[in-house]
Amino acid sequence: MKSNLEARQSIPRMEVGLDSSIPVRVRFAPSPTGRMHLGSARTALYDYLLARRTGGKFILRIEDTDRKRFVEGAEQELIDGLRWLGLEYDEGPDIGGPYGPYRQTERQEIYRKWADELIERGHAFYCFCSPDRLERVRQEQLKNKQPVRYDGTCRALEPEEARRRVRAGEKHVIRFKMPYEGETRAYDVMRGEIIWQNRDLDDAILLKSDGLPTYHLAAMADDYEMRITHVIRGSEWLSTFPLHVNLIRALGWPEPVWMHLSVFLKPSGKGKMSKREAAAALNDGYSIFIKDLRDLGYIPEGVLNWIVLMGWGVAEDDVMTLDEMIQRFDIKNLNPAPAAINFSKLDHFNGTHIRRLAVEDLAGRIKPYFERAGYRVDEAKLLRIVPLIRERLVTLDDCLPFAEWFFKENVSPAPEALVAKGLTPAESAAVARKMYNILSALPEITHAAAEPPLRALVEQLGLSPSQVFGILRVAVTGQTVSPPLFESMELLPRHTILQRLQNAIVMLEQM
RNA sequence: GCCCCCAUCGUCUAGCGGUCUAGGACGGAGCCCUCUCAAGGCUCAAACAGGGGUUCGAGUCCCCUUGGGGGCACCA
Repeated sequence: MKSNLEARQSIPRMEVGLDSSIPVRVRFAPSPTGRMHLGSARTALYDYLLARRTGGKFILRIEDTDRKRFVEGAEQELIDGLRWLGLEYDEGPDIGGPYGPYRQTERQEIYRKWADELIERGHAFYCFCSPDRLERVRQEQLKNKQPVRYDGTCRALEPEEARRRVRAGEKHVIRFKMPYEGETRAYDVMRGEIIWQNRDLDDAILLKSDGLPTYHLAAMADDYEMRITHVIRGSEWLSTFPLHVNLIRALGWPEPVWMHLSVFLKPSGKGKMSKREAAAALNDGYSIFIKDLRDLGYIPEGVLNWIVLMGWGVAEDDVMTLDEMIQRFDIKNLNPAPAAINFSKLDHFNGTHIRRLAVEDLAGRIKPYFERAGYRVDEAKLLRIVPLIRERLVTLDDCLPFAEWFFKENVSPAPEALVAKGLTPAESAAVARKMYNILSALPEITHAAAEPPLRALVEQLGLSPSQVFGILRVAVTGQTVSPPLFESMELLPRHTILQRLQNAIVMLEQM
């Protein structure tokens, strides 16, 4: 038996057609059984990048052959997620294309045809074993510490007899006839050649008793029919990889270029992402689901930059737009090792991309937050607020705590917050009164007009700027944390500022 | 249990036999700036899992061990 080493050396590194002058056809093929999460988004992103980089086509195909696990609305969430991320596909169930339909349940004749073809060629067989019997065999094998595999009962049937039973209406499935001897070699661009001993492989079911295909048949047949050139999928498919290449070779189809992406691990790096872990993330204000991320105030630019780097390394300059990713993407740089999810890095990229947004753009994105909070938003004012809060936002919904007070009729500061550090309430009130006198003497409270005299006051009182301005900040904004004070006050009517300061003085005097 | 994949700072990674006293980013620590919070600038701590080979030379190639992950469905 040959070792992996010899085998690897005996096969030259395959030419995989990654030259950007060769347009690829890639597909993102999710099943509508759950929510769109980080893993699926990254796969779709890499598909998209490869397609755009090579001038090829990015296709969305819905793998809905599992009727039992079908989830209503899942397909829409998938589509919404792709659109939100900006991963526009060229062919898909809702937009059509030359190789449609793009939903597997609408392509059943195709699978039936190929399953028959496989039987015809002797690469598949009818199987009449009941789930019950299969389960008993499984238990027996487990008990005897034997590999768990189909025991070949129906594979031994005479083809004529099997055909007769099928015609008689007996319930059956179609299984792939995996070679008993020899080995199967397949090539993954990221991982190199992988070798399996055929005796370790199973006779997988290709067509279920309900007449629908399993993934193995459906995906391979569709990839062939849709002229897919590169298959990017999760590493959970590595174990059925030999089945897939054997199936393709049995039918004489051209083999696509394969790459199996690693899975995401939970933030600690210890163990895979689980339901429990997903719930924990949500508890911390994060999520592994694309739609949640959107609802949480993350922007596509940030999310994309974050996930593109989980499994793809760049030496420097890791802040990128989608277009820049297309320019720089190269599957040669993909990393096969599992990656731990790091949410603080998501925050970083999100904040960074928010800061890079043009004022009008950011204004348009945060406007709905104020409207949903019940405020009437003046466009011109919002445009002036944005530069003040832009570098403070990690997520879009941070705009509320920073700028909500701009839209409020009145603010209601906590009395204790009005008291400057190191001063008594009475002393603070006195300082506030002095500020009132200065500001009320100004015809207009602008940054330029207000700051010099107030600084002079700070100087004259022998206090620190933060003590004095702190009182003013809380009085005017109602909060201890706010955008820059003087710039902010410019956006408020003079009488509003004076009124709020007056209210603060009263509150301080009553303490 | 069986098959397969993976392995550089806490995390994401650069590295494709000598240029590595191992580079970047997030996070952390400190300093600067400063009206709060941020942003920004500077500095610091932090890694080649272990053991064998191959080679003049190994983070880089091979093997083993260990550790992590995936799969073993009429699910995808």
